[in-house]
Amino acid sequence: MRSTAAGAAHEETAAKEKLLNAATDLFTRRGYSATSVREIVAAAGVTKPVLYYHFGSKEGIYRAIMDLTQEAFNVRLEKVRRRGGPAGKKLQSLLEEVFDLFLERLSVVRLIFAIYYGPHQGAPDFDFNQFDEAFRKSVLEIVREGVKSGEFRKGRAEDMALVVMGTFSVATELELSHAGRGIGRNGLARLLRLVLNGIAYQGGKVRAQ
Amino acid sequence: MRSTAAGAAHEETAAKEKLLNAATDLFTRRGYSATSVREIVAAAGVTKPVLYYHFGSKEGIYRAIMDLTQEAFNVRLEKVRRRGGPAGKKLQSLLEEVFDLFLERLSVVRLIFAIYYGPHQGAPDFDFNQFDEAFRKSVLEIVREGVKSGEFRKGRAEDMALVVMGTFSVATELELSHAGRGIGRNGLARLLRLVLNGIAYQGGKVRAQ
DNA sequence: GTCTATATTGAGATAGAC
DNA sequence: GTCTATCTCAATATAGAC
Repeated sequence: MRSTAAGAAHEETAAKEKLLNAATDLFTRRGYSATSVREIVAAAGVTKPVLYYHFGSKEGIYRAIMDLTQEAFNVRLEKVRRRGGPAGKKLQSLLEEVFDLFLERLSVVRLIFAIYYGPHQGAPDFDFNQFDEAFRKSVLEIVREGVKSGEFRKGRAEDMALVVMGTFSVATELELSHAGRGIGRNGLARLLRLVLNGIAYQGGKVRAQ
Repeated sequence: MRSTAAGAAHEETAAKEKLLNAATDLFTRRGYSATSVREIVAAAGVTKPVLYYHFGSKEGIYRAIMDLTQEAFNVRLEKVRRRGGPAGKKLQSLLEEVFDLFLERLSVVRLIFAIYYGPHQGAPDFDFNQFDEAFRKSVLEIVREGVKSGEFRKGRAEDMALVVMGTFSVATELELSHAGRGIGRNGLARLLRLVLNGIAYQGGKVRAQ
């Protein structure tokens, strides 16, 4: 399964992919500055010029990792935006799309976290908040639709969006730290339903959904 | 300038604290292994033997940072556990207690995240999952009380606990990345209420809380 | 040119005076 | 409790033999 962007499934792509994977892994495990171009090409099983041909520099491959991920991320968000249906379902689709991407690119996510939270290590600047902002915006948009249509309660849509994001956050965190032993797609869907319906006893019936 | 003898207890504490703060800051910004004892003592305005007197080693001061934080964390959890009242209120207290601690020790939290998500950098082993586990356990305990008493819906208490933790997570994340421009204690309380009552329109009145 | 022996440096850690 | 001065040790850098 050739998942990563770049399209064509040629040999050229194979080297590119191997380089991207090797670099992602090494940057994460040893840090950006501590990783040498030599190590990357060795791990990828290619020679230095191959890296420089495709990415121009160490910084170039780093940017490629981030740009490709961001692009894939935006594609998923856009995909859901075009979808119709009730807001609850759209939220579920959104979370699932992003969650799937998250799982597909767990190693990149680790790298992002390492750079974002870790010491700066001379890594090129990259605005990681874009991910969060784009996600937030998408969630908020759907929440607003839901409020407007009466599907959701009246209230601060911003707060609702945050709660949904928190739900996503806890599901991803479990995957990150307990590697594969998280609650998965289905667990995430369950949590979302819980958030929509509320934890507290509402006095009457428990909504089916 | 150097007041010898009559070493008042407050002087002692001052040096210790300054060392802890300096080390926390440097470990976070530059990484554990990249930070030298020299830098720490210089930043704290003391000399090397002071560090070795209080903490025994570089690893010692690192452990002290973590141990003190963990202890403070457990104290807060215990404090809430002894409290009575409805589960919803207890959850709120719990989140607020932990959130306050989080804000008080933002710099330590940054360090924990940096070590947890970043490259290992030779930092001493420390089981950061203890924080999460203890927190999870406390939340779960309260959720179970709530379900038992009929205050909360019947259902997977584990899921409910996760949703509550996600709510906490998103509030803290905002403080971490937008430094001081987060939603604060009150925002967190709002989010919790939302989670308890649900986002979706329930058919009847909106619960007052 | 390469190899081995010897500085040099900078790290964590300590001794003993005050 | 804190200081000055010093130690041990490893990684690196360099010199000079071969």
